[in-house]
Amino acid sequence: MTQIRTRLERGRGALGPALALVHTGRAPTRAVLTAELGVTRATAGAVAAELEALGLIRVDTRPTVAAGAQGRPSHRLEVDPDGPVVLAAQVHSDGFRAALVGLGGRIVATDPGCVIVDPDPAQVLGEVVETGARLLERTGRVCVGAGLAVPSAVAEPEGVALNPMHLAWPAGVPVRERFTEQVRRHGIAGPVGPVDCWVGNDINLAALAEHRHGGGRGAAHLLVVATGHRGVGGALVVDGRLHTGSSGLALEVGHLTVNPQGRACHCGGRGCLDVEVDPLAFLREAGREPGPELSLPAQARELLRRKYADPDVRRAADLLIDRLGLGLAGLVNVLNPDRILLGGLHRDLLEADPERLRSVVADRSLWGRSGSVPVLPCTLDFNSLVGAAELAWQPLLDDPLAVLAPQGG
Amino acid sequence: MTQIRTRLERGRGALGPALALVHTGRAPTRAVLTAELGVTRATAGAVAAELEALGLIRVDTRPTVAAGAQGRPSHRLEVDPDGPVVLAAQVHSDGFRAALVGLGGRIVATDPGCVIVDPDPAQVLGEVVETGARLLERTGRVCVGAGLAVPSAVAEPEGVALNPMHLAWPAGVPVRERFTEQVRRHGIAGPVGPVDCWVGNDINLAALAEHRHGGGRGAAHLLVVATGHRGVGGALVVDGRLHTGSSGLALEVGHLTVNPQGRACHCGGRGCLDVEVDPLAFLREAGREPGPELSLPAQARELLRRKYADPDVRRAADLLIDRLGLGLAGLVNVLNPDRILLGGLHRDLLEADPERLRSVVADRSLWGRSGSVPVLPCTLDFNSLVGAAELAWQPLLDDPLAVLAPQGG
DNA sequence: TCACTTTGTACCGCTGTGATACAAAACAGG
DNA sequence: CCTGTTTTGTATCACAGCGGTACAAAGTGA
Repeated sequence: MTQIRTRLERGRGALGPALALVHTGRAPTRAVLTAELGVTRATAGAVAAELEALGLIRVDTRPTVAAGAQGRPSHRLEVDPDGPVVLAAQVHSDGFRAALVGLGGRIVATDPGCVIVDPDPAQVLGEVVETGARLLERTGRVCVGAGLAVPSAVAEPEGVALNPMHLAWPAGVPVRERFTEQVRRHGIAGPVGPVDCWVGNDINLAALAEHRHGGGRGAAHLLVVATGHRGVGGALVVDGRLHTGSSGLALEVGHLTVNPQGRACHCGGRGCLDVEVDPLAFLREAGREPGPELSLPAQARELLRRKYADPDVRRAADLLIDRLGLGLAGLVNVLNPDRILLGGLHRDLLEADPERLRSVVADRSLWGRSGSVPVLPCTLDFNSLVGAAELAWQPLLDDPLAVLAPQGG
Repeated sequence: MTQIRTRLERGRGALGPALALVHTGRAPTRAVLTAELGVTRATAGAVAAELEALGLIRVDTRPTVAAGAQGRPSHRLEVDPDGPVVLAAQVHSDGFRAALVGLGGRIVATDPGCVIVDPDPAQVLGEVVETGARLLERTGRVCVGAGLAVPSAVAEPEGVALNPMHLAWPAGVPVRERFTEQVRRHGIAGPVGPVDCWVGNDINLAALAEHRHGGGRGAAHLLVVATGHRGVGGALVVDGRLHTGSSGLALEVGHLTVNPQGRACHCGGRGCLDVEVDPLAFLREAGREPGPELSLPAQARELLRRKYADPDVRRAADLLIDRLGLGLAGLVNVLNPDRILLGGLHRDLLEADPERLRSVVADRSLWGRSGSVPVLPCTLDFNSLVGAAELAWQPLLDDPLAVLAPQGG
């Protein structure tokens, strides 16, 4: 029963954390990896060798170009560009986008899909997965997971979409189940069998992506607030993990009161963030009629960027900034994040007048003076897509061997 | 260099988790411990033996009184009643209470202190710690830590009280530092030197205590909301850990808007939870003048319990319940807890009309229909005190050997 | 060229845990 | 009362993973 040992005998337990560090760019060298893992150089070296043997990372042994530091130069650790990928996709009211995403959040191949409004999720997801399958075929890459971002609250752990109204889907659709069916049907499989399929809310996933690869890097408590096409969503990443609440429904921030004299909201309240700080509200406050030529977010962005000198537009922007600031301050008091990222129209509002928004947040949050929270724009393109990929990567980041070689040899 | 091994050679890594399970009553027997830890019986047995050798738990080998189950009966695991204690204390505007608390959250000895209003924290904490020192002397117990609950937001990790106005302390007092000074001065030390001292917000600590030993047991996302003497506080326990935000300032829930036409609040808003659902607001709405004979919370409780038949009192209670429900619903939408516990006046309001409060929360939270959140009263006496003890226990629960025998032999 | 600094690797040994086999303590049924 | 069954507790072995140490490698600076 003596077992031939082809792998290194060391550094298996730290494999996942090490891969996560390289994946998020926090371990550029083995020396840094050693420090971050809190292990000895011997262990870190073995871990890196094992990850290289698994085809996940590369060790670039060429001397670095004179870093100026003393001592023996480190070899560079980097994600293997020819390593495995995951299938990631995002669906929204204007269509979908499918992509293959590599470690490090790099989009390897992508294809947008056309507008689809079909109340049958299986139909829509069939097209999405077919597009992904074509990308896999074209590139010949190994796929180890699949992730999907949807514009709806998603109940955990079943993966049920609770309010996918922007997709014209019925409430309560078991999206994860449907997605898995389509992935199976198209024969997408990994090195050791069928791949796991995951579904998440698009803003949650955008937050996850920003935390790992974008403007949220290093934040211990990252709050992300963004508008989609209609309404407002939020997400919180705590210590690197999405805070989705006990059943995936946390951070439904759209019904914070930000304007007591405001419009009635379908939730039964009045002046909710959802109806007071979204693209439609902006157009309305600026005295513009929404036109049919562009999507609402695009119209709002155009107006904000090109007509900011117009007093009506400026006044509407100020109004929305004040309301947004009030909502953010309420969230700061409850969640105490150390960074806030804004997306969609909220990002545009921030960039229109950063100081106004920051001062409102500081004034209305209780501890504004004792170290105000940085409010910054999102930085990643397709962050929901990259976040969907992160969901799919998670099993690999938790235990690479379980995904790539479950039998242990 | 062969080392004489006095301790068992197995089960040291799982020592902390095992102790935490016995401490919180989740491991009544070794068989359950085995399952909870996810280890083999051999390991669990070794861990239990080691904890017994350390004087932390006891294994009661007497046969249990016919549990009715098949198979060999389990030995009972229980906290050692003669084990170490921690010094726990709570200060509030009417005085303080010091106690020795054993594992399992059992109060071994306690002494209330008289009313103190002194703007010098060192003076107050001196009395508190002196009371604790007397308890230690009287009982002769071994002390392994000290914890303090204060009615103020506490900035982490420094342990600075940001708004201890109910104690008439200046904002920004380094309470943890002062507390540590007094503990050192009174010569309180553990088996391996000076003990660590910890400070936390009283409602946060109440939540921690309820989660481990009270009505919050088993909740994955526990939200606690309570009134103290004035104002409203909240706390969240996620996966057994306090969610204090990035700097200890999370869950400042007192400034959620619950009554747009309400009173102005010092925060700049209007109709905040803080001024709309506290004891003073209740007396006011019921048309009563606060008297000097009792504390405000006591007056409110008396009124609610004895005069609930009075239409004015009933109307005031309904009004406050509706406002509280609105605030809770907002928190449910942001945090998605799986249980809510109420303390202080909020608990009394809940008990006055549970159905009214629960239906308001369900109606105004977005996912009320898809499984409404249970809203329950706090169950522990002195829960802030027990929570302060939990702070002090934490190092032991994380790594018993580091606290009791740091040199390893 | 010779220190000096930092990084990478080979080797030894130990710790904590799983696996396994067996003993112990109850019940069920004859 | 004896025997088989079920569950719990214990002894023993083997080994994976990691720390510690020593040493080699690759640069900088005088």
